[in-house]
Amino acid sequence: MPAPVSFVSRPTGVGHARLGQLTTPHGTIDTPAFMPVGTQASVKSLTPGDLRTVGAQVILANTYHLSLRPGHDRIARLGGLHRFMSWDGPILTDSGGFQVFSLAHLGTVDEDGVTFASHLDGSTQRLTPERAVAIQEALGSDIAMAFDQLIDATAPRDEIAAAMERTHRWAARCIEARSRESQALFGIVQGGVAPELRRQSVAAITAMPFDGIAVGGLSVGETKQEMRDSLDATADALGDDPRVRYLMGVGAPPDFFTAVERGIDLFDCVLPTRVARNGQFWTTDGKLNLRNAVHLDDPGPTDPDCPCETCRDYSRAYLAHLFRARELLAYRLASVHNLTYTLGLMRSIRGALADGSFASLRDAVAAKYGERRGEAE
RNA sequence: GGGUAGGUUGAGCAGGUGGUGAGCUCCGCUGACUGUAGAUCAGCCGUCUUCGACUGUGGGGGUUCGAUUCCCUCCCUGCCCA
Repeated sequence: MPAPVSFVSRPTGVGHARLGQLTTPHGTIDTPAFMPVGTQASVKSLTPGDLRTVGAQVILANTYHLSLRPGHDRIARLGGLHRFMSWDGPILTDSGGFQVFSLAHLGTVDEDGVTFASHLDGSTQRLTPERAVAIQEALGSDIAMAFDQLIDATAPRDEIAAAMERTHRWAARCIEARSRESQALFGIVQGGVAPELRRQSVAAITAMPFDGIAVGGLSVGETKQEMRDSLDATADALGDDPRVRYLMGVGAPPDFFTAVERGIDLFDCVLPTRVARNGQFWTTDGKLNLRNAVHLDDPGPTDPDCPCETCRDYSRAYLAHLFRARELLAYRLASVHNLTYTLGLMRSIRGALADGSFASLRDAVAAKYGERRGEAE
């Protein structure tokens, strides 16, 4: 039986950064890569054709949301998630672990799993490692994620350690529960922002036969320095582990560089699409909010250097109008642009790793997307 | 011309029948957003020296210690009649 995914990579001489290719049953992904988030089997406002056009090679969908609506069994009956949403590229499904965190006030965690009230209708729902794996197998994603427990990084250390250890036990149960050889399963490292906990977690997760290693529990309110320290500890602990490395929930443009030079190969984040719907455009010159009055009479493109449909065909004035009028086209054009930018940035990062210009690209992006006061190095 | 109902901060309103009208919703301005309960949320939105102060209820006048309120007059708007 062939492995569900294969990952080949080579070092670049830039810190722990690697260049690689992740091959899945639905296609190959050049890494470092960014995965647009399509929680409910839709990257909001975009068609699969749009996703191809903006350069997406893989997308993310969500176990929790799709199990509640329309139901994973229904999706399975309809031929699986790829056919259901008409995306024939690779799909990674998140396990629902993040919802245990973001919807924590709706539920309670015990050793076996999580019980919570559906955010849709209040009905009681139960998620366990076994059920998270079963749902993801029904969805038929290329890559499934282990069911983990995130926790607030500011929580007491013993609580963070307890959540981490539970995550390890749940990881082992996910391995046991898997029944489909054609679907990859990634384990998730936790441990808050304590480097020694991160090292423990890496040791525990890498000891299991996962197809990839994810780093979870970051970009949830910790400082940039804490994220860097956590990633340093993670990279040290991972050593020469050959598996693909996925930093969950990141990021903003400067974050990609921080993580890539610490060995990360995969990213996902709602940020480019969410901020797009709120009027924020990412450009080679930094952030731009097209709701701002200053753009109302500007006939120029959002980013003259951007090849996307939005920048090619529509002015800042028009986009500013669309946002004020709350026209649906605003959300699509903004999402097309921000994903074009983000995926283009990943392509530039790969190019820079290949030709030795990574540091200058990193510094150029950092200069345009300055980190917040108090979080700079 | 007569009658009638009104005139409150950009718009639409609430309130107020002698003692504190800056309250709401839009619109507008700005910010936030990191494994999506998010086409969302937050702050501001009369002026100023902004933990407060001042001004403000169509204009003018009167009564009163005090008027958005009572009286007179004028202007404007809707409706009805002529």
